[in-house]
Amino acid sequence: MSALGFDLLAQDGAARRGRVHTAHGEIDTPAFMPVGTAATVKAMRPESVAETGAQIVLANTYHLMLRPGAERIERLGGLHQFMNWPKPILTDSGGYQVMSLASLRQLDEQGVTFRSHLDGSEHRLTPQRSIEIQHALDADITMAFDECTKWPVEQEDAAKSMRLSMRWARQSKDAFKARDGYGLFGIVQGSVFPELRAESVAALTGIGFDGYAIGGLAVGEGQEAMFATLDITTRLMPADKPRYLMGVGKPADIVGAVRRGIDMFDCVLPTRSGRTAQAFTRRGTVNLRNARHQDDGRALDEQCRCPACRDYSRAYLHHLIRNEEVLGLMLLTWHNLVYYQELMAGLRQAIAGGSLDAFCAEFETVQNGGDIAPL
RNA sequence: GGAGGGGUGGCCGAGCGGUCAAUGGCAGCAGACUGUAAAUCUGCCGGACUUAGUCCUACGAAGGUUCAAAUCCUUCCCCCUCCA
Repeated sequence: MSALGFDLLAQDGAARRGRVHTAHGEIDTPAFMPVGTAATVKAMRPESVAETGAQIVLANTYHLMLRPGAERIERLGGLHQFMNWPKPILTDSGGYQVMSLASLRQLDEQGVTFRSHLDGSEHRLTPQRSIEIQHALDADITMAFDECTKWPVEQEDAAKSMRLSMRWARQSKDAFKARDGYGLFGIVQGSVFPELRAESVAALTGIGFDGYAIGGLAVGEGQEAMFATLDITTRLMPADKPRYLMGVGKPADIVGAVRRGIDMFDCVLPTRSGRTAQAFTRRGTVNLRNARHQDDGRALDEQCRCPACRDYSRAYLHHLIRNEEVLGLMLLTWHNLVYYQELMAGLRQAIAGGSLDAFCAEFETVQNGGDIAPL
């Protein structure tokens, strides 16, 4: 058996309907992976996360190595047992924190020295250590250690950053221990520069990975530039391996990326926005903090099957948010995750049925207010 | 009755001659959030005119001093503390 299985079940244009097989279960693609950085999808019990339809969650090397420590999690039976999530887990390598915590780290050829955002203590992350940690966590999908290139960036700097990530990708591969049902993904960098993306894809496929991620997008370049980059990048990527667009995105970003051949996504938006009063709905985003909801006895979305929509009114959700009640965070997070999972299910069905264009047309019409009564 | 302290924008609370339409915080009204340093952050928040800005009304009330007062003086009203 190969490290990580991937079946391509159907295609519609460039879009793909597939299935990833891991040691802890299957993932139907296109898939959205809720983000559980610190071994928890914030404000959600893992059982509830599974109920939303999620088949895999993401966790983070950097955060977990600081607290509680990767080896502690390993002693406690691994991340699946630790967080009570028996399904697949993908761990990010810490590469995003190389960018997001730029003020707290120093980068060199061998790796990155971080000052902990928790207590200021010094920590070292190298490709070897990142992979070692992800092994300890028992991640089904391990991500190569990279640098998420910042935006904006000059082409010369993007090239240097990408090539460093490619050298780290080689080292990540060397450090990775192949096991049945476990895989290692390489991460394409190169910002918005086509020749750099092409060079990066070539470098990674030369090394050989179980899947290929696209990193360094949705960092400020705008949707148009992101889509343009996807257009030229996905075309170069192996068809027989899953493709993962890291950190994306808004619903419209995901729909556009699926059309361009992306299979996997993760993003903090549904969970974070759930904690900052923003709900994603079929008709666009709704800010439940706004005063206009205070007398609204209707469901957030009458067609949604989530508890927030099924059992409560917009007025009540608004009240919870206004009062900073924990239940408000929980319900909106739950709703947003269900929305994202329903969106992915719709995309999978449309691709399988060859009706993706119609699905997307409908999506755009309704998202923009279209012909449906406004909220 | 005596002594002292205080009354500031929806609330709390700084300011104690000009740089004050008045620091902060809260509440309120919006916005942002994309491999989570995030239950976070940003903007607005006396009124009018479209913003910069200009004008008007404002720091218990009424007078006064001053080129200039939320800030100083006088009287009055109200609140609090202590002593009788």
